Amino acid sequence: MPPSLNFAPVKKSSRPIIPRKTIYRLSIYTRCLARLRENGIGTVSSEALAKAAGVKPTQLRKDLAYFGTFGTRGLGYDVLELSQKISDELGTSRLQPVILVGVGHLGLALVSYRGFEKEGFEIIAAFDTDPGRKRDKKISQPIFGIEAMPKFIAEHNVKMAILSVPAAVAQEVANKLVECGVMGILNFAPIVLAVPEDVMVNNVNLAIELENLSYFIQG
Amino acid sequence: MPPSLNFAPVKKSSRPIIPRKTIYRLSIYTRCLARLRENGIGTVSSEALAKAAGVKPTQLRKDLAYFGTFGTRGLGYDVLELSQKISDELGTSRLQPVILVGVGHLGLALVSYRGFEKEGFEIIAAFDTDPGRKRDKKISQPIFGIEAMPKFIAEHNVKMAILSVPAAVAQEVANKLVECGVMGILNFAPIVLAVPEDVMVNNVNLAIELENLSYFIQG
DNA sequence: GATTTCTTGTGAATTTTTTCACAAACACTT
DNA sequence: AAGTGTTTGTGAAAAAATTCACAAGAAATC
Repeated sequence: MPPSLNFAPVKKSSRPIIPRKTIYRLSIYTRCLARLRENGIGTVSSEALAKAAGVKPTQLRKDLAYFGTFGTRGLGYDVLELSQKISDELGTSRLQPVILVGVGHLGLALVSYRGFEKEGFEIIAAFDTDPGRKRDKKISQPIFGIEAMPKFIAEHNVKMAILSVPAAVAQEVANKLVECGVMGILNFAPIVLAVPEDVMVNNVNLAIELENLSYFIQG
Repeated sequence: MPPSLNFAPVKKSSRPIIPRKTIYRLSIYTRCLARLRENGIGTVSSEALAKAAGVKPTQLRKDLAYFGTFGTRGLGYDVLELSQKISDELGTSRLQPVILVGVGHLGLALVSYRGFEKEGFEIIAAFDTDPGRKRDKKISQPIFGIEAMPKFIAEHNVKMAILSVPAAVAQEVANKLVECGVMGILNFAPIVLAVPEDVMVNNVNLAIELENLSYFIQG
């Protein structure tokens, strides 16, 4: 995460096991490929794509080799085809419903963040202990009370949640999410969540990111 | 880093070279230690602290060994002393001024996010191409136009910036920041920034984090 | 104060990740 | 159709990160 802050073991029942770091990079590659496509570029070499993604060409090729061989020697990769193949592998072809729990400052911004839907995710609802609280922004999604979560999750087959509640209640809410069948949590609360090992947690800790920066910029 | 999305090489002129992942974990350890302190716990074993941080005890000990030996065999670590030593190493003892560029949905939330100051960072000002635009939230920091950046950065000795502008202009703004002497950028724009190698970029890409989750939760 | 118990610190082994190096495959040119 | 130039795919090597295993050191107990 960065090599970031994620420690959960990488597991995948079917299909070959692909390292987590590779999966991260595949996501980056798709975004670079999308930009190439927008610019009307039909073919790209591993060298050019790697440069755009900020990695070495060999690494790109190794990453792709985990799940297939898509290139043409002497020519490179077909931009459209490679995009498609990576999307298939990542499973981003289908749209994933996501809920958000904790509609405070950050949660509110995330709910109204337009960067998700373009990428195949949709925050279909938000939950908060105080759903009716006055908020300084109008959002299109409904805000429900926490008690409405189990029913909603079951009915909409929600598998992923964004957790933006205060640290003090994060574990408790995470437990509830897991109970309801949520399998993936994007956690913004600055604590390490304890979850069953088949549940995946990705942590985003902004303070740690800043701290990390500050360390490396002071000689 | 999510082990996340960071590829810049780890470099540090003075002091021993400590791997980036270790630095990330040191940040986690300090947060766990802070909680222990709040609970009045004076001593902790590597086993207990590692469990709280979600890592293996040996890893914790190896991480600490990079910059010293602080424990007492048979007893463990003094919570207060270890906190102090890690803070010293990370350089979080002193407060770092940070600016934010791009006061859109996300930027606005980040500016009003109270999670930073507690951790030693303060967003002292925000910049936007349209500083006067109507925003649905009042913030305590001033918002200036981009043209005011160079002078402000120089005057306040700003070394770090949070970049939350649209992808299309992110590179351009990053160039300007680098020109002004910013050495660390926390980048929320979903593109790979090209910067001189002595400038450090940490990427936070929420869509990729979600994508990553979704991959690992589908069998 | 001797003995037992606990826990750190660390060299060595292991595992994972990245990089190298080059043969194989294809495109392009003539 | 042969020859030249690219670029992929991959086994092997190197580097990095993690885990093991255990000696050394300190506390607690008797």
